[in-house]
Amino acid sequence: MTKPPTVNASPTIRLVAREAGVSQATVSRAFSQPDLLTPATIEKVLSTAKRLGYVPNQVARALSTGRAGNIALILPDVADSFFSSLVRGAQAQAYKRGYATFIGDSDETGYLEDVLITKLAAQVDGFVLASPRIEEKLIRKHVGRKPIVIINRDLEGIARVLVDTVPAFTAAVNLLASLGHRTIAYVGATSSSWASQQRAEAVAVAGAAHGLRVVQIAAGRPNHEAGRSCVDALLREGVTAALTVGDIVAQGIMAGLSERGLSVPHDFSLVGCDDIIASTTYPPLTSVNAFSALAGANAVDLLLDGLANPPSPTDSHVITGELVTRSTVGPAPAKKQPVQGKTRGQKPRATTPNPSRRK
Amino acid sequence: MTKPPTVNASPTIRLVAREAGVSQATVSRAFSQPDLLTPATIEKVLSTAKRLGYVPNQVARALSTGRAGNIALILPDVADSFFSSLVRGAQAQAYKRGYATFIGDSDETGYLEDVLITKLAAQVDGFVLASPRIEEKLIRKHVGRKPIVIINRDLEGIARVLVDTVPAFTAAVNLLASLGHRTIAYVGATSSSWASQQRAEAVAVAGAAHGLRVVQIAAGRPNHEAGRSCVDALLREGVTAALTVGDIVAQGIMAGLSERGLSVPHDFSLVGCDDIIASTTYPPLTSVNAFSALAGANAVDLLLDGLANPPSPTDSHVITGELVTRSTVGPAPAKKQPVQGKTRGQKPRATTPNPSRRK
DNA sequence: CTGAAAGCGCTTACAG
DNA sequence: CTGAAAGCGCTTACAG
Repeated sequence: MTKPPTVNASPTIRLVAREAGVSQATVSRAFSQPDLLTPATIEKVLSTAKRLGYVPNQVARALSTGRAGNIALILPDVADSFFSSLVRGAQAQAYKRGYATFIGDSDETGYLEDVLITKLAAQVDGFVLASPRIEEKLIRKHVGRKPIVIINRDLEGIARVLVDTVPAFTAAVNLLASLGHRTIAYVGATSSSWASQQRAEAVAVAGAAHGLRVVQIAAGRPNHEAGRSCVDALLREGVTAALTVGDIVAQGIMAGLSERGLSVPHDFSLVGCDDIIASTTYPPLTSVNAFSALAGANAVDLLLDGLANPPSPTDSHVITGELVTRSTVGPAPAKKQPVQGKTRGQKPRATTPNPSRRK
Repeated sequence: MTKPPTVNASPTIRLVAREAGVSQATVSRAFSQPDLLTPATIEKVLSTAKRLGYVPNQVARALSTGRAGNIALILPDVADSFFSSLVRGAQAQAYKRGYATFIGDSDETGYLEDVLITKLAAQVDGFVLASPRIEEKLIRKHVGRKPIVIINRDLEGIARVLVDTVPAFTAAVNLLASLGHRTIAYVGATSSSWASQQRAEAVAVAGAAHGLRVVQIAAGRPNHEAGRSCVDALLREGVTAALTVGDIVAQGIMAGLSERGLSVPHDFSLVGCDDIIASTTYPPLTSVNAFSALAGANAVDLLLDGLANPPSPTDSHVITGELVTRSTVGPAPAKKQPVQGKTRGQKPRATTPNPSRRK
């Protein structure tokens, strides 16, 4: 009821109607359903609207139609390049299709995801949830209220885009085996990450097929420090090649290796994933391209297509990751690293479970 | 008038009122001005609201109060780590203060900034514009309509947070001079970047004070490839140390140097800026911390403080960047690089003006 | 402390 | 093709 605190109140539909000598309905139609109007009328309305600087109030429109014209994108960490690239792809696509995008960074916590979804629900027509950590039950509750497309989590009956990195990780393991590596590791993130689990599994299966020993390491929040601090464990286990959940972890491992006077790929081979920073590391990292920007754009398309033609889809859209060869994979080193006879699959204690990255 | 396309319509205030046996006004007050109500009434309303899963409809609230409860953050490129980190800081702070955040990636174009601002205006209480490229006149037009805080652009009379990197760049040049470097370069971005211009100026002034020759290179969009492709120009000019607008450019220079068999800091010294990826490069990059997350959070605070206590501020809030020493600065190389006698300040033609980074 | 009612700026069946 | 009017779900002066 009070005037909005806007410095300069925007003109409303009423003013335009009065100035143009038509009804509010006509002004409204000139913007939303011009085909119902005479060209002359449209012209008259639009020109006076332009003169007055009138722009339809999206909030009023949303309340009236139940269509917000907005979507929200919830993700674990915008500062992670996989997600920032995904944001870019998603936001650009949403913009192209006339939608504005809310962003919610959950700081890797399922709880915040739930809160953000709840708070934004009334303002959006749907959600894209990238790598959601939230429990399945809660996701399904929200799916019952608003259209949702998830990325990189495989929940039956919910629309999702999945980046399938299994073939590429399998190819990477095959390559490593052919180069003589006998003990390899997968350095993953928290178990709540579907993508990380999928990759862990791919490495385990492909490794077994070649009779390799596969060490699984959980690095927690996937960042540089996590990679760096698992190097001791890797060496202790006699690992000569590692595949990681993301490039930044691989880069951290390179740093740790270098600190110990070991070089890549001479002493150790490395395969990352995401392929965003991979071409910028030194040496350039062999990595699995996970097409994050495309995944973001596809998720938005799926969501908006479902909005336009209900019912919303409930199937999965798969993008296949691709192994990109650069300079961090080489033959197994000739002289063996000291192996200390640990059994496979043990979680070495040198692992940093959840190193903080924030200032 | 038609039912919203929501799968499961949310309960409204009316239903809660009926169930709780109170008026709509009372339900409304229980959420927005509980101090006007009896504890017993509040309790009664809130419990039945909770039971029904009622959440106040932010859109209706916005239309009624003129307060959206949203802000928008417009920036040139979310995939640039400086900005993704800034987004993180800004979004977290907005969330803490009860605001939701729209994100708009302008793809480095002033035109899109203008479009995004115009479209979002009715849905937000204010804007944070990070490193806006849009022309000053247009910014001022928008400032007349909505509260705006800008980051890293110095426009008199508009609230802004400025990361002052002059002292740190000056310190870096002093350091380089003391280590015997005689020809240094500043590798910057487009001239529409205030931050880049500020740094260019700082290097020019500090360099002159030491009698150094300073080569200015415009690398266009600041990415890895931009850095890599200016290495020839750098070497041709006899440069032995470069300071860059951002870490990623410095990292690109390292890559280009390495391809030519040159090593950092032995053959060439490098100072980056932003300090986000700096600690992860190889070797770790000496860089100027630009406190991007803090800048984002401060801008949000300035904006929301101004909303709470008008009039909005019109002054500047300065954050001082800090030089962080790592491993990419060393003494000038003993044997000189071949210098080809170009005069200072020329823009070498090997520079890539605007290399594309997108797929 | 609580309620009835007007109004925020649109959209859209319903008439004409 | 165009208009009058109800309604979207809230908030908030105004009464009591």
